[in-house]
Amino acid sequence: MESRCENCIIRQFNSLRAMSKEELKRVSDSKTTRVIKKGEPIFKEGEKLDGVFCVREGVSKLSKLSANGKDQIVKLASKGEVIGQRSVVAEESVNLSAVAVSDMEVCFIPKEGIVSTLHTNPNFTLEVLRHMAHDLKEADDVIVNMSQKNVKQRMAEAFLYLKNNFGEDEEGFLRLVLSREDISNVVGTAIESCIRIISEFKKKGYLKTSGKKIGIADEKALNNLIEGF
Amino acid sequence: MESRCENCIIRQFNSLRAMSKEELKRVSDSKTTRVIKKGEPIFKEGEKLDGVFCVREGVSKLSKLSANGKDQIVKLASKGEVIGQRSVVAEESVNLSAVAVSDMEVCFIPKEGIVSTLHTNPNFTLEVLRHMAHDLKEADDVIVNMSQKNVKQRMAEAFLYLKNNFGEDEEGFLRLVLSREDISNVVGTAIESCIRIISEFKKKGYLKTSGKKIGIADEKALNNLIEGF
DNA sequence: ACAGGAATATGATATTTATCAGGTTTTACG
DNA sequence: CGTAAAACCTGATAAATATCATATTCCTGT
Repeated sequence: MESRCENCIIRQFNSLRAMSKEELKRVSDSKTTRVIKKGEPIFKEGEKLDGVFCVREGVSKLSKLSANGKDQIVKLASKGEVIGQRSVVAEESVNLSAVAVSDMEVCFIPKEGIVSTLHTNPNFTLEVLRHMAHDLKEADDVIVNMSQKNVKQRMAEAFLYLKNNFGEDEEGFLRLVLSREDISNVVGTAIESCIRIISEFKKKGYLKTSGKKIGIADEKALNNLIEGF
Repeated sequence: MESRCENCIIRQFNSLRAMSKEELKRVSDSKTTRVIKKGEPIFKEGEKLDGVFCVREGVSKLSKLSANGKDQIVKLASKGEVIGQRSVVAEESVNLSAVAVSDMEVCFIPKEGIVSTLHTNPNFTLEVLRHMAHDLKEADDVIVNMSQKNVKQRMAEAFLYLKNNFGEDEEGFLRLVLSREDISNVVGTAIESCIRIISEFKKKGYLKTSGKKIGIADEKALNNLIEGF
């Protein structure tokens, strides 16, 4: 592994930036880099993790399987995010599965370096805490959306979320391409309903599509829909 | 305020137990105790908090108002829990409103004592972090339940949750008495649907009622329902 | 290039859930 | 104690959503 954490820009986006030089060196010496192909799992619900994964490239879905066989996507993690943190911090098995939704490159950081720094460097611990506080707020928002918005509104939100977090290509299509099934698992609805609503939005001129690619054609209309107009 | 944090048993249940004697003394000197009557607010969504609230007695609902005027209850906090922590840690305004659902006694702890300890005592910070990690896991579970279980299943879960977290009285009724409206706001459904399902569960012998009080009569049946049988 | 499978799409229908409209019971309080 | 308001309940209906069935299109591996 030639690349060192000390030189990794990704680090600026996550809690690792609060580590001291020495701590970072230790982490860098122990880390390993892995390439994960689209569709491959990083870890599965219920496993014990020996460390965390820092996303260098690509996007992972974090989801939870339910009794009826569907899985709900709780979060999409991309460049700069650290996944598996909650599990390592709480010393519990992971509550979510992580699967790559695009080709990925991640660094695996064994938990020892993380845990010892948590015990000794309050700046680092506080930084991790702040990130978790942010995640918790987002989770609260998702709960409220799930229970108070209808499927169309949640679909509209999902597309705006994808635009704001993963961007668009030159032609105005969402950069992150998800299958209809993944979209329905984000929104929490049946695949057929998801597809139907995409068709409807297309007819109304809110969206455009090209194969699997989806683009936002009328952001204002989507926003109005979310607000209930 | 005669009572001191150092002697408060409540402390054992939350992150304050990781504070040193001196830190705890500072907190105790700056804290104030407040009595909050059922129905009264502790804080409202969007406010800036100058500290956290440690629950000594009673239960508070943490909820978020949505565009359509309903509010979704995200969490019920009781004895020993610290509320407002997320906001203080992230240095953001609170994302939830807190209202007492029973008469309460809470200690208000100004944030200065908390924040300075967060910066200097990694054990305390880690303890807070662990609590937040736990809350985040619970929030993830709620998201999955919301999106994958139907209203009846969520109702059944809510009653079991109330039993497990707040207990039953001598006659087997749930100790925490919530209005039908509060129950519907926990479950994320219309009041009428909530009431209808309570009636149905009563007819089927899953629940018993006495005025506003609700008791679980057939826990196994409720569990089966949740599992989808 | 093409066969086969997966993903996408759409219609018909069933089920779930919300909404509206009216009741009854309980509670708060002058 | 009595009255008004709030909370609770029930029925009828409408709306939202899931499910089932069946095309169609797209992609993958040989």
